[in-house]
Amino acid sequence: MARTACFDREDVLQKAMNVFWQEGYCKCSITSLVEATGLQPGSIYGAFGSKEGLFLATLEYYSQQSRKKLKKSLEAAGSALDGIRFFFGIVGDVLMDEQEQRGCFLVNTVLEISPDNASIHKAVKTHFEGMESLLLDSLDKALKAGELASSKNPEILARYLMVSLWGLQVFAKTRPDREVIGGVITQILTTLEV
Amino acid sequence: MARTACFDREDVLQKAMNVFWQEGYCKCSITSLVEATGLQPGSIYGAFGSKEGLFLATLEYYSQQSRKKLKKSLEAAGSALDGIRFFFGIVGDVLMDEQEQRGCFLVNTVLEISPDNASIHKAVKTHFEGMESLLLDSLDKALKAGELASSKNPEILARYLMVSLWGLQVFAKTRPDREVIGGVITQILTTLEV
DNA sequence: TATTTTCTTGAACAATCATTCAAAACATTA
DNA sequence: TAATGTTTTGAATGATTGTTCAAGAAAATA
Repeated sequence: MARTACFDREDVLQKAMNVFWQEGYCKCSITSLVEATGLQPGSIYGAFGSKEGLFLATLEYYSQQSRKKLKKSLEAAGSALDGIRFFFGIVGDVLMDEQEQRGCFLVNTVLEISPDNASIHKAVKTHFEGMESLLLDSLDKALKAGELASSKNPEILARYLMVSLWGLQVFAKTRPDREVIGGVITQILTTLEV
Repeated sequence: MARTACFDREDVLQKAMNVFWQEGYCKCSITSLVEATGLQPGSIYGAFGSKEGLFLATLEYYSQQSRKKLKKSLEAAGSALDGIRFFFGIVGDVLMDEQEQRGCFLVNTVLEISPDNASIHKAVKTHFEGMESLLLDSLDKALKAGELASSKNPEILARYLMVSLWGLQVFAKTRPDREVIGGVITQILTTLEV
């Protein structure tokens, strides 16, 4: 019937995401996206509608990957609380090992883009809520298992962990030091203990 | 001898800062800076050299104001620890009351601008270190006064508070809820208690 | 008041921006 | 193979970008 698209959508999203992540949304030009993805402007606009459309698609792509990793970490350990500890350990490793300090794509985005941009703002908000929800599940389990003191409030702790997570992303931007970051993470996690 | 400049530097910095803060560095055009400050392009370039030069000047201006506020808060209360509690209370109020969720100008900046931009990155780093240093002073005092348990490590706690502070800025962007933010702050501050 | 020197003005600059579109290419169906 | 209809191409678009600069305005000195 007709010609079919000849690019791999996931591959394009991955490459576009890297450029957006590295340069930020505003500074990232269509030209650099053309170079990175190998697609011509027309193809990009045909497939994603606009620069913002492509950006939203990469946000969604990142969000899914990111949530999958969190879920995997939380389930990897022997207990619910150990899952959270394991996840923060990985976050610390990423923050320190990464060559370029790019931080979290969605955190970068929410601070760059004005809340007036409803679609982008909502995409980030939804992602944050999803992550918080996963952490809350683990904390609820820990509470029921007696791993977490019954005096603790899982909802507040989940938000607290989110705040700590985002704070680490910012902090590491100017202080990517293994010992420093490790010490802070340990301090954060003591809040979970009785 | 010659004509003197006829604008108030501090007034211009304040107005320019508001635009940069609101829109972000990249999205903020010279045109909008001209509108906001009342200065013509030539005057801006004569006084600040470039868009980046003006931006750096506003960062410095914000940094000084911000540090002054922190210092004042820390000294306002009866004890060192109460000073820290008082400061976080104010931060919470600002995060929740502010009409537009603009967060912290320097946090926004460090996440928008690539670390490759040495002068901007350094300006932010220096500011962060200055704030951490003020918090450390208070924690040291609290330790000596017996207000803080002798088992606590002031340096780690200072970094922990910084992480919490930046994390709150990010968190509030998608969750500017009084009760939620208040609960998290209370949770953060319990770490200071014995 | 005349001179000097700097500041202000605002139009003009080349560069770059996101986006469009008509023509060419091509995979699919008939 | 021929017809169909979508994708790809890449030059062109008009708008906007940061920056410059020559001319006019004005403050300070002599």
